[in-house]
Amino acid sequence: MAPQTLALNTHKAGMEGLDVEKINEILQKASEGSKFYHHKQKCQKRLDAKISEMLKFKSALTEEQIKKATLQMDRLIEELESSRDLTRTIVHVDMDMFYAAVEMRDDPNLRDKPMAVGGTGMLSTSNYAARKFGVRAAMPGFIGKKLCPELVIVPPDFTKYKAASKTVQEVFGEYDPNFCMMSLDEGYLDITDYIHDNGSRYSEYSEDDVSSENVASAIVREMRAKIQEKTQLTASAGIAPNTRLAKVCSDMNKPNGQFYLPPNREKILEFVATLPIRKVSGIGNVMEQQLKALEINVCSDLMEKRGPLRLIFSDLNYNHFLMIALGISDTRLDAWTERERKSISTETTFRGTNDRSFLVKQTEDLCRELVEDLIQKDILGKIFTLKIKTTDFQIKTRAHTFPEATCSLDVLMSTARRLLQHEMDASAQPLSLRLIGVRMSNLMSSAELGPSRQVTLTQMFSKSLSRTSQERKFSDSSTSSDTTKNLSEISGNHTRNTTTESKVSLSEKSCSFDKNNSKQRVTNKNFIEKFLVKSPMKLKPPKMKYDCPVCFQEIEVDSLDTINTHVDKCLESKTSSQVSGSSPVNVVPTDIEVIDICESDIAKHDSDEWKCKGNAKHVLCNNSLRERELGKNTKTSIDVNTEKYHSEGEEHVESAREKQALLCPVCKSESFENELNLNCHLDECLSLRTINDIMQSSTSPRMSHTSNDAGTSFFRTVQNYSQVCKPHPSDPPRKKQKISHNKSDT
DNA sequence: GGGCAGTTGAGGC
DNA sequence: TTCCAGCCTCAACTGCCC
Ligand SMILES: Cc1cn([C@H]2C[C@H](O)[C@@H](COP(=O)(O)OP(=O)(O)OP(=O)(O)O)O2)c(=O)[nH]c1=O
Ligand SMILES: [Mg+2]
Repeated sequence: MAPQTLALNTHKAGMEGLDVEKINEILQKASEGSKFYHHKQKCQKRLDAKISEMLKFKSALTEEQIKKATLQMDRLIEELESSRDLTRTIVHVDMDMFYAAVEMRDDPNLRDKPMAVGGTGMLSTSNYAARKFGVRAAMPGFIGKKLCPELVIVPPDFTKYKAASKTVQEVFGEYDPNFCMMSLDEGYLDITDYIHDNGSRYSEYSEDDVSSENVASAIVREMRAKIQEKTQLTASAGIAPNTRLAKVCSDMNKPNGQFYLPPNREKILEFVATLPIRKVSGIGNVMEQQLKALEINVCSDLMEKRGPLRLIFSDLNYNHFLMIALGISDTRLDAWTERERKSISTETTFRGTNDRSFLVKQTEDLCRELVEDLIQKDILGKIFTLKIKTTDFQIKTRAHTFPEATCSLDVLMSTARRLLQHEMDASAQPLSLRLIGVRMSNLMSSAELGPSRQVTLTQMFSKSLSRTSQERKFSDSSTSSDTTKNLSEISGNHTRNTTTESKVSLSEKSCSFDKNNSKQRVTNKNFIEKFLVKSPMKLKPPKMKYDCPVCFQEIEVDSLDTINTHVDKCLESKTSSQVSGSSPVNVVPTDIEVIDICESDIAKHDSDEWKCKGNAKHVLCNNSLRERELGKNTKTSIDVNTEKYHSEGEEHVESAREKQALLCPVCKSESFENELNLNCHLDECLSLRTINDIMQSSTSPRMSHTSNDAGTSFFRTVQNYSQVCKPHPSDPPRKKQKISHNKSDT
């Protein structure tokens, strides 16, 4: 196998001057023959193939092509140079061996010993004594032990790390209120303004380059000293005119050191000239190998080989390469400071197994955790993704997009079950997994969803249709199913983290928790209730978008008739389409597929129930979190509270609907005083076969089967790209690169 | 052709 | 004796629909 596959990464701090040969031998021996090793081998082979394709492509390039591409790159360079900004002083601070340092601080016994934080499965980090043996982050504990038998492995304690991080952030805030944390242990600061306002305190000299260095360095030294004083932890820092350089610089004198790179073009180019490409954040193992194959080892090589690079890589990539070679990157942190979370997930690894019930249980537990997180953070998601890792380390993801954002446990759970089931069924051999994960993305806060924009069909059927959303808001807030009432009114003034989350959105609509978690029978009464009565729509008069409860298509409606007509048509077409079996729905076994339709695709529409129970859950979640901190049993409190709030919620729903006249969406001719009557009527109005059919036809997950085989390399068309790549604001220090070769180009 | 849904892969801490 | 995480972001790509 290529030496890079499992070999020790020596680009990280604390890896200098150790016996790499011996360490690699141990690593090799520890891994050989394992499934992990085989997987890595496969990956390496694929990469090797990709690289050899790339080299073949490169050797076919003509002098002419390269010359032209080089000239085009030169024009880009001019543009980049003209935009070079050397006016800011950016600092990157990175705590030294963070988790390990916290543990060592709290347990003096650990101080002189090689130690690591993590488990036998995986180490998160190690102290410098352990690094001397080659023990490092992302290394399994048992291998760490092989490298260093006396290694002490400490389990992580995130509460401590968060607390330490908070203290560090307080110090940061003194120097730049708009500092930007990239993780618990590192952040960027722009101290330009601080220097301007307070610089004189640090130096009596005038403002030439040398004194600038003195001032900035003195400030950062002071900041690091403050951090150490307050946390007993050391930090390293880099000072440079932009973020990428600052980041590289913070690694230069690690641990407990700092490095200053002056805002001077020549000095920067000098610095970059000998900088190994792997030191640059965003260049990882794969890109390093690709670039090395092109004889690019240090950043200045990127400049030298800019012609071929332009022809081989995507425009995003070669733009990025140029910026690295020139030592140019972001000088403003504004865009980074406002970053919002894009996904939330939880996953777990276990001994590989194909035990279906075990896998299903794991999935369900993960969903519970995820929902708890969502509720605690007061967010809903639109896309649910199931992640699985087979016992041979192949990772697969299966996603489902909901018509509306949700955080309902029922919905997530049934979706997860369905996706998992589908994979199990699709697998030739019994699906054997070692990891399952669940993720929600396309997030929005419950406030963003806007309570006034959610309305049930019940409400729609009533006269409220003609009211403006504002009127509805007012009037709704006077009912007991008040959707605008925020969480604190219901739960009391519970604490909420507002320091880092500027967006404070209290729960106006959340989800039902563990409601009818047991398998349930699907009756057409349920069906009507879930599909028709509680389906929400967006109120956007005069034309409104509305998700049809039958076909799930979004339809534009301007009157009740439009909807009824559409629903009629849908139901008719469903009835006439082929029907599989004729078993009455209410005796359909409690099969996952059946639950799916009614839960995952419809239950999310239970907006009224959500509001009430959602708030309740939110309350109990916060309670449970508090209890957890106090070391109490959380499960009990959840159960007790759920019960209580649940019933309250039901009452709200009832009272809110009591007086509304209802119209049958199928025959249109009847009106009913309450939902029960309507449902009874609809039982007859719709045939069981129809319902069954509808459910059957909407259960299979939508999947795109992409044959995205990264092993087949293609080459990009030689095109003229002259635009400067605008760095994505939400993607600060790193920029992923990928060869994008389109065969058609050659 | 643009936009959306879905999948995979690279990368970082 | 066995044994390789869990959280996150972004880019590239395919297929489908409008
Ligand atoms: C690299 C890495 C870090 N972490 C955690 C543990 C680290 O203490 C923390 C910060 O990461 P790093 O800053 O990369 O590492 P470090 O602080 O432990 O050591 P250094 O002195 O080189 O900065 O993030 C992981 O959980 N997994 C990883 O793969
Ligand atoms: Mg660190």
